Amino acid sequence: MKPVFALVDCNNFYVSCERAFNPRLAGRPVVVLSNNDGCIVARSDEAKALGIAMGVPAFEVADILEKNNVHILSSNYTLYADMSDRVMQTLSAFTPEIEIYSIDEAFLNLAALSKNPIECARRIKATVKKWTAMPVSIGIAHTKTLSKIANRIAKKSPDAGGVFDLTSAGDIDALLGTIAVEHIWGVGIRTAIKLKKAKIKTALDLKNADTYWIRKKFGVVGLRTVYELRGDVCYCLEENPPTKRQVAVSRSFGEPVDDVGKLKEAAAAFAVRAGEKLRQEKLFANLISVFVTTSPFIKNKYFNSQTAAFEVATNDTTELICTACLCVEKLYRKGCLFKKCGVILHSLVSENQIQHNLFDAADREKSKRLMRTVDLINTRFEASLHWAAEGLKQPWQVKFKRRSKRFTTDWSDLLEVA
DNA sequence: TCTGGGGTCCTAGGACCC
DNA sequence: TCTGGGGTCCTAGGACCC
Repeated sequence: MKPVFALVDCNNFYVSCERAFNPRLAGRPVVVLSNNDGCIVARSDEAKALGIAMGVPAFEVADILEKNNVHILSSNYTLYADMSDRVMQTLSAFTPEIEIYSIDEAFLNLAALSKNPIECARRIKATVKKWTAMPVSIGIAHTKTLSKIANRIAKKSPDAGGVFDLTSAGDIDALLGTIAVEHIWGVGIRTAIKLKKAKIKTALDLKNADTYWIRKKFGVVGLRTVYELRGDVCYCLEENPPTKRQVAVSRSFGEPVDDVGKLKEAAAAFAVRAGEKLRQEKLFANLISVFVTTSPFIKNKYFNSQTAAFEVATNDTTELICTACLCVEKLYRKGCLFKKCGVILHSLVSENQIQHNLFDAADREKSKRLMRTVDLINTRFEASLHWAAEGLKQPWQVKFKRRSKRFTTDWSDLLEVA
């Protein structure tokens, strides 16, 4: 049976999360900002209509925001993650054939669920709205790439009502002719420029392109996109997420850092968080990379990274901190104003894949018990245990000046209705 | 003045082996 | 003096995604 992919995509996800708990935001232009209130990462339809682009620095559009009385919010990831869980759980109630693709998107296979996918999708859309207050759009097609396009049509076309089915659409080619190449899933800015130079401007052009030429110029990835546009499945539904290949924690600083001690504290704090993620996934790292960078927008920018190997793969926070700090010592450069730092753990393995060392001096059992206890306390009492290496005063901490409350994950932030 | 974060996959090229 | 060919593994960098 041919798969029938339904791509469910939350509309303006971060903004919709905020609106779910603040009805006064309905109908108003709203934007959500990235860390340190730097860039615009989500916009309501009203904000999009003002010409505010995705990803632009907030200061560049400051006057538009001001003039139009746009409601500006810092991002509130705790709230968004919890809302995402609720949406995904609702979708899972319809079918086990679901792939959670990102915080605000999921692919479903409707083939076995219903003979009438569009009616089914409308039911899903209504249920998600009712149970979670989240507006979604749904695109249906026989490949993932086409379902992305169907979703785009569902969002843009006023008479679609938020649901569009390409499998029952009459003239698919006519529709593909209206989609610019840069709006195809898998075609980024660089590929789009190259394609346009070759007079390939729409999804229809790409569908009919010469596969030999595509393979040569854009590799197998480009080729897959062409086949998917033709309706041949290259990307299946991935119901079980593959194990992570890397874990990264990086932040731009709220204030620039010029002191090696402070830089180490930041790296230590990121190593702590990376260790938590690693243990959540029950993984161990063979390698750690640390990078530091000044602002990329200044004249004498400086970027550097260091990679170190562990003797035995580890997820022990103490060990991660020590190695991260050694890396920072090698990376630090006097006189630089550092703006960002990050810790990346890679070459990850599960416990039974660890290559042990005959002369290993570490007490791995003790470390395991300690980490388990720390994690337990921090889950139970919300991050109450810290490592001294993280420092007490953290001037580099990310700043969120306009953050909404943790409505769904903190008792003291519970919404009150008067 | 102010510019996010966390991932994946693919490819080319070097090191190394027989 | 003249110095092959085929394979694997690893890594860095590019491109893309949300």
